[in-house]
Amino acid sequence: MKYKIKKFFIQFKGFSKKKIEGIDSICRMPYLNKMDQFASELPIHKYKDQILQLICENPIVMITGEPGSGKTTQIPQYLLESSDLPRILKSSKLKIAITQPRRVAAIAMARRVSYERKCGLGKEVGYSIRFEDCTSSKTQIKYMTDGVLLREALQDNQLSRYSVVILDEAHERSLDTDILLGLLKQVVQLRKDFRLVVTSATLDIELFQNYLGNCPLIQIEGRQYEVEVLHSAVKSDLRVEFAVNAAIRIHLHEGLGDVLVFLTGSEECEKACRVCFDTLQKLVAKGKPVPSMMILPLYGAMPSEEQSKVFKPCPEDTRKVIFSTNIAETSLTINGIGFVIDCGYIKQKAYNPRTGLDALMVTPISKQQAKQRAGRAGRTQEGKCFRLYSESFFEEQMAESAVAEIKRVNLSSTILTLKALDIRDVINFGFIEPPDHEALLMAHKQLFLIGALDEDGSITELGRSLASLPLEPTYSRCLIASLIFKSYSEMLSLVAMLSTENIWQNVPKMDLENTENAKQAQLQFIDKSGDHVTYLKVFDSWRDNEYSEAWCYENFINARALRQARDIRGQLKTMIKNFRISGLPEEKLYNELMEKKALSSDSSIRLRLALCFGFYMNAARAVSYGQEGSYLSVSDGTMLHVDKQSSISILGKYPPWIIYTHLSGSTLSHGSLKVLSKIRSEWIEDLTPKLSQANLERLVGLQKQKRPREPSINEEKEAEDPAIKVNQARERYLKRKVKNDT
DNA sequence: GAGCACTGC
Repeated sequence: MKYKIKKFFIQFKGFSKKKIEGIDSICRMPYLNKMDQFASELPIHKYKDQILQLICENPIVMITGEPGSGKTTQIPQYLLESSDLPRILKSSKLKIAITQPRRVAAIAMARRVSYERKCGLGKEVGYSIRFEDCTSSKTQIKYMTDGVLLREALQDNQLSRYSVVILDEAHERSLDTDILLGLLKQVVQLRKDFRLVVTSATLDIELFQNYLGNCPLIQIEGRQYEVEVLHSAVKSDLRVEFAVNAAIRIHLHEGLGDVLVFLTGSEECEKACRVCFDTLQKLVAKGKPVPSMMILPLYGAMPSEEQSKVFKPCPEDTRKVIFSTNIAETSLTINGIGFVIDCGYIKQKAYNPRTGLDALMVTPISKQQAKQRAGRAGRTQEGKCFRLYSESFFEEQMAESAVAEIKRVNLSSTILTLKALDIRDVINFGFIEPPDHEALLMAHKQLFLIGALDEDGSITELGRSLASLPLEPTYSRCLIASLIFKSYSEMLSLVAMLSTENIWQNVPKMDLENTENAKQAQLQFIDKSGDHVTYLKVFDSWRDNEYSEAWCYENFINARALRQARDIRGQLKTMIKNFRISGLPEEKLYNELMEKKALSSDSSIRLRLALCFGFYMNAARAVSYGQEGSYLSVSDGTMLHVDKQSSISILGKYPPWIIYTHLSGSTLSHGSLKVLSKIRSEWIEDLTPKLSQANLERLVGLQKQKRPREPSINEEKEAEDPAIKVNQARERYLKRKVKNDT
């Protein structure tokens, strides 16, 4: 089988510079190499003594600085060079951790600093990210993702191996940074030999400073060039067309610099590329002199090799125009951008705790994001930003900053982590911004249902095992059940596949030929029991084809997702070996089935049996009337529909009982089942009674408990800073509210 | 007839 590989960029061949008279609009801009800047020229340099003095004298220090200030690379080095700090922290050899929200940043920063200090990477300076630990016993400056530090805290909740932790990019408010903030604030109270440094962009200074007990603050100016911002309101449903027109206007009438256009999704980016090319061709047909243009889309679901094309230089008389999603907002930095076009919208996942449904919605960006996008034009020289919305839209419709992740996601995993850190009373954990109460309740309930928490909300032995695995707790639960049903090798592959991005290669819907080809390719793997065994077949086929990249292309499989699944599987495999938990409910079912000789050697059945122990709350029964593909949820009786892309839909045979691991939809009536499999009702009948047993108030500790409470490390005698007082007042109010509601 | 932003362990 051979399929056409899709083309990701369009080269528009126009007139060369010499032939166009009167147009001064070309194109490439030379850019400075920041690697060549001397450390002493960085804006942060003149603050060195002040920073060191404040860190010596204060347990918590906050430092703000715009990009280019040098805070991420220089502060750890200053600390290492200090003669006073080791004495104050009673450590002859300081160990410093610097957290980053992203893996690439952790690696890049470690590289840079090891280069500056002329030591090999992994020696004095190293990094640690998932699947890759580049440190040694000599390492004193360790760059790491915040998730890795949180995992380390599970082993040692006072992080006693570090003298200083620097939480970098705290303004991004990633879920893990938020949790670490709360945890490290407690560590500061317990360890006199510890220092916390929090760095952030200039926004939200007040929020952080209040939260951190009005700690001292140093503000460092950045190295950003001026960006002129222009507003022009357009209809938001025509943003692609207007964005393309703006890009072409820039191309014809503005000076040096590439163009970066922010749109909301991959479809929009692909469409914009085509419309842009067509429009340029029409201009040429009318006899207009149009210079050459390199047109590129950029979004996360693209193969990485294609993504990297945006960094490659193009010919001197050609202008690069990149149509991108918000991946270029923070994750990828492209040099040489002189112009930004910002549509003002973003696609965001919204989680509804009441329905448990996730949906992607196009919403206006925040003011902070709008500034971030504009700033992308001023990294190497002065730039311009064209906003496709009015100034009043910016002022009136846009929130100051984006809704923090902790307010948007399913919190099961977070709550389990906190419980495993021996924080009993998670409702009163000092969050910088508390999550919604309902989301907290639902997370507790889910953890109770899978046996991670007992009815009083205390973590169980099983819960500690689940927390130790780097997976969603429900997936961890399936993995443990698979040990009993003797299908753990298959389950390792399955949970790894379920933990990655979409395994099917994304094909733009206008590409009809390849859409059909992709469908045919998917058919080879489909299993009649549903999507889970189908996923397993994909993984096994890939393994049988020696993990070949070409095989992925030929079969329209997302190679990056499978590579990641293989890495995750490898990591889990080494962790699961020592798991021995007794007294689990699946033992009873296993023995019953064995007695009745009802458990075949068929791994498909053993796999789906184990799946039930993590997801029985997601079982659903076919409605006996009405259309095919409609199911009633066993937990709350909502109506759900099987998605057209799922294996069961493609085969067209709808079993009486199913279980799903992924559901989406914007409204309750549109709950759409994406990944589901056939089960038998006998498999879950002993489990479902638990659905009605959860007493939410007791679970979250709002009801008087029978046994005395163990003291937790986050209990403070008397709150001193206003942020905690406000939080405590809010929690007292919520407690009263819940009591009154019932 | 609607839908496939972005991270991370």
